[in-house]
Amino acid sequence: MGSVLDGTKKKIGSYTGIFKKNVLNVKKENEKIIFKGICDGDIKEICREYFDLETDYEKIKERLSKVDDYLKTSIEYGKGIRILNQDLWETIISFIISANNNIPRIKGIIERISQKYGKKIVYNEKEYYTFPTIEELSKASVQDLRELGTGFRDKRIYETTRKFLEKEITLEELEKEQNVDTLREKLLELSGVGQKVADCIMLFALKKYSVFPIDVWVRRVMNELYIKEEDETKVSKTLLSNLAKEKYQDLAGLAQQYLFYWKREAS
DNA sequence: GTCCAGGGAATCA
DNA sequence: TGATTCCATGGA
Repeated sequence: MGSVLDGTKKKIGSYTGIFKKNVLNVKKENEKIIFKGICDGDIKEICREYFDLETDYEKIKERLSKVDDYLKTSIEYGKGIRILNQDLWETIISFIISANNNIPRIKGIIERISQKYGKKIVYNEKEYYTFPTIEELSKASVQDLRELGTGFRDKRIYETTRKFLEKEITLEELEKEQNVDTLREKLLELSGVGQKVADCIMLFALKKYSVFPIDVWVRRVMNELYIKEEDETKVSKTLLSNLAKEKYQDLAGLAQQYLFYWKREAS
């Protein structure tokens, strides 16, 4: 979830993951990135879309570096960050699961859901499972979801899946909607989707780089850098949101990722 | 045993 | 609107 590194910071020799019906392997060899895998379509196009290869990150980094020295430092620290263009449906469910949860558990839940309701794909003698479609996931009852370890989020996943199944809302209409505020309103109708989750969905699956998801980490780093309040939990979302808009403008989401990664990985 | 994790929904002022 | 409280679960 979120972003991917170029492998210069950490020694990730090779990484294999699944995206929609594709199993992709990424490897760095002598300053070149090699993409391999089983694809449902043209691998070039699929990678171009998924890894956001059309976006000029050098230009973005140049602009954001001029904001202040904090951004400059965080960008140097996470210079290989790219915002993956993730599957909308999977992103919606994944971030509903993320509520008051930790990353290892979130991963485990998504893996179990995929194993039980997705389709198996074998690549290099290893098994991978696609994230279930709306129809596939609709086979799961609230109790089934609870048994996979989703906890109190079981009902939220169930209700949101139902809503898409009954076409009270569609993925297409969300993908089509360009206005960020209208889009947010529509997402907020979904059970388990609040401000933060809605913003994450827009940033990670709908390329809305202007939104600024406010989580505990970003609140922490923003307070530390710009506000310096004793108790960071008392800093209001509106204040943070306005500050981000003022400083980062249409690139607030990108800035959020650099700051988030910097604050979480460093120190 | 206690605390916490990339929050949301319900309830109450 | 804004502030509290509860919500499952598992690892530290």
